[in-house]
Amino acid sequence: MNIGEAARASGITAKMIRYYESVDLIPPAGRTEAGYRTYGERDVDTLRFIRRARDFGMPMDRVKLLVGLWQDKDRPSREVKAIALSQVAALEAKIAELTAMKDALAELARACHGDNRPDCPILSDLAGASFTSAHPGPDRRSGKAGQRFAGKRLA
Amino acid sequence: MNIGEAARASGITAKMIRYYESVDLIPPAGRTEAGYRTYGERDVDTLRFIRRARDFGMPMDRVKLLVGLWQDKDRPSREVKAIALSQVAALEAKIAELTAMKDALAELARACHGDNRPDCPILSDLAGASFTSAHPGPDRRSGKAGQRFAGKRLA
DNA sequence: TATGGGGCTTCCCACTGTGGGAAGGTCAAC
DNA sequence: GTTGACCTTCCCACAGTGGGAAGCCCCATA
Repeated sequence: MNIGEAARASGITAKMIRYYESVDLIPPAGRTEAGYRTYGERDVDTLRFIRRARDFGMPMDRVKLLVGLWQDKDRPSREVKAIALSQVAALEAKIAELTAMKDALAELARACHGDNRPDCPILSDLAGASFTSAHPGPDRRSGKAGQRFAGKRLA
Repeated sequence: MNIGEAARASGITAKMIRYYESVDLIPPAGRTEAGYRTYGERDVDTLRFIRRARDFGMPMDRVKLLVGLWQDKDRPSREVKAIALSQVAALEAKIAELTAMKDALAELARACHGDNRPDCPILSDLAGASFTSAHPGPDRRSGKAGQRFAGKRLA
């Protein structure tokens, strides 16, 4: 299988497969005489595994860990579960953060009559003029703490 | 006020203030003879406004819109509310996506006994061997649809 | 056998925001 | 006049992903 077929079979673009190789998430693929990368069923399985893990919002380093455990037939399920649970915790933290934002903003929007008049509590709040609703925000003062998470834009 | 004072007063780093200026989110600051940027109260207000808007997870382009409306004394509150509501929708979409991930992963973790034995449904599921739980994932096939959102990593 | 089209290779650039740092100018206090 | 804190610009990095160019390769068809 060349990279295009592996891409179609795994659901990961060829571009990304090369990238994953470059960051050592997957081992270097075999090459034909002409330098084309070659893949087997096992490689495609690994790629699919990676795609699923990424679908759970896992960042690369967590995925890497998990791939390692997956390939180790003797790993204790304890370790796998720990990774999964820390990802669940990261997701919960992110959800809580977004929910706080959403609630605060929805409340402001609710208070805005939304007609042709110019006055609007949304702008007043953002300007800090009347700091009513206590929206905390993502606390940009706190340092490197917290769980990793591969946040995807809603582009 | 020079940029350092403005940074402390607004809660935005000097680095970011320069960046905001470079991407035309804020107009070029005045300069002293020596080339130092100078800021007044109004500028700091604008920076604070931007910080709050970013705290609501708004991407730069949405913030830019909002800053424009904020500075226009005659804007209809309808427009402001529309922006706020579309941000609420973006947040809700993101929350729904993360919640689906979290639930699916939590369910897998629940099913994993998490001891010293190697077998683990989390890995089986990720490998696609037994595709039981219908976790959809962020649907990477769908194109450019959806709302923008300034997703922040949990780094 | 020649030619064309599609696939492969590597390499660079873009994006979002943010931070780090180097090299050099400035300002104020001592 | 020196020191240290501040400012300036410029480049680099990060995570992932996409876009694209330049050049080689493989296969089918004329």
